Amino acid sequence: MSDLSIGEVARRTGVKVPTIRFYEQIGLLPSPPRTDGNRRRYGDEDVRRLAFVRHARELGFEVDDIRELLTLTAQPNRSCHEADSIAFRHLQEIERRIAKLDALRGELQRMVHECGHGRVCDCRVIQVLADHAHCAHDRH
Amino acid sequence: MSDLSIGEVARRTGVKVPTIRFYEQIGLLPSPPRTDGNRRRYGDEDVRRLAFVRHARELGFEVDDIRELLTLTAQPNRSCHEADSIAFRHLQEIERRIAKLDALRGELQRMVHECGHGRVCDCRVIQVLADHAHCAHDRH
DNA sequence: CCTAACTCCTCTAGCGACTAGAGGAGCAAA
DNA sequence: TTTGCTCCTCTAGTCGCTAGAGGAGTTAGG
Repeated sequence: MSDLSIGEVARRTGVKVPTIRFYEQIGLLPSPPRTDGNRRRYGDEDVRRLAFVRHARELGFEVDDIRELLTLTAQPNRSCHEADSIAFRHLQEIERRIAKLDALRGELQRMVHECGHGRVCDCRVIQVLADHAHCAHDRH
Repeated sequence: MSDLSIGEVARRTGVKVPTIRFYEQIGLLPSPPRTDGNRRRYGDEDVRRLAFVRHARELGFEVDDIRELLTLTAQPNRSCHEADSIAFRHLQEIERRIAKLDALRGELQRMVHECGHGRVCDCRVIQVLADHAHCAHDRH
């Protein structure tokens, strides 16, 4: 009920002003009431919702997931199975990304390490890029 | 010199046809000559260049980096210092991303693990998202 | 009351690296 | 000649914002 400007909400949540407007536009936040001068006025509930969104984004959830999680929080007596499975799916996705980046890191380390720092024509970095066969493993 | 269609090049390199056209548009590949019927005709050198681009993309290099690496390969007698530093910079970036994802994974694992699979109002997943204070560490 | 500085408003366009689709033309085999 | 494939160009969409134009409301000081 604290009647906050968009800038104040931004300060409290750490979400930038244009991002807040963007979230309203894509329906993550409700359109708040306006003042006579057409400025948005927010309340505490908006701040909580936005903090939820921000935190979920920080944890890497996609907007569609967040939308679903938000509708779930509005139905506190339902089973939390759906929330779990969203989070679990996301965890698996993160693990896939980590695995992929780990493989890349190995390849890059080898590349950089083996470089004799001579001329381009002898450069291991360039060689590996030019010929997939130099690669330790296939990402098919 | 083998006079290949764009589809054949796509098959040989594993890069999709629209992507090849896109790479031409952004200047990663030269505009090839055309047949009377206005179709692109590629040679072996194009295939090698495209394979280089593809491999670099697979390793996560950005297009701007690839552009630079390609100009370096055209000057084989220069020092490969620049190629090294591009690769090293990229390696560091990958390591940053891995570190961040590792932190996320920890948070998500905790979240999913601690969930009692009851009702939404008791759901650990929702609680953690709603209140940053439940989080193990701050991403400031 | 006037002005400067600040915040806010809407709207459009850009980022990166593609991908999808419309609408049409060339080409090869039956 | 018809079928079916490949190719052409062009535009717009993806995701989650971010930047900027151009204008209006608000506030503090003189």
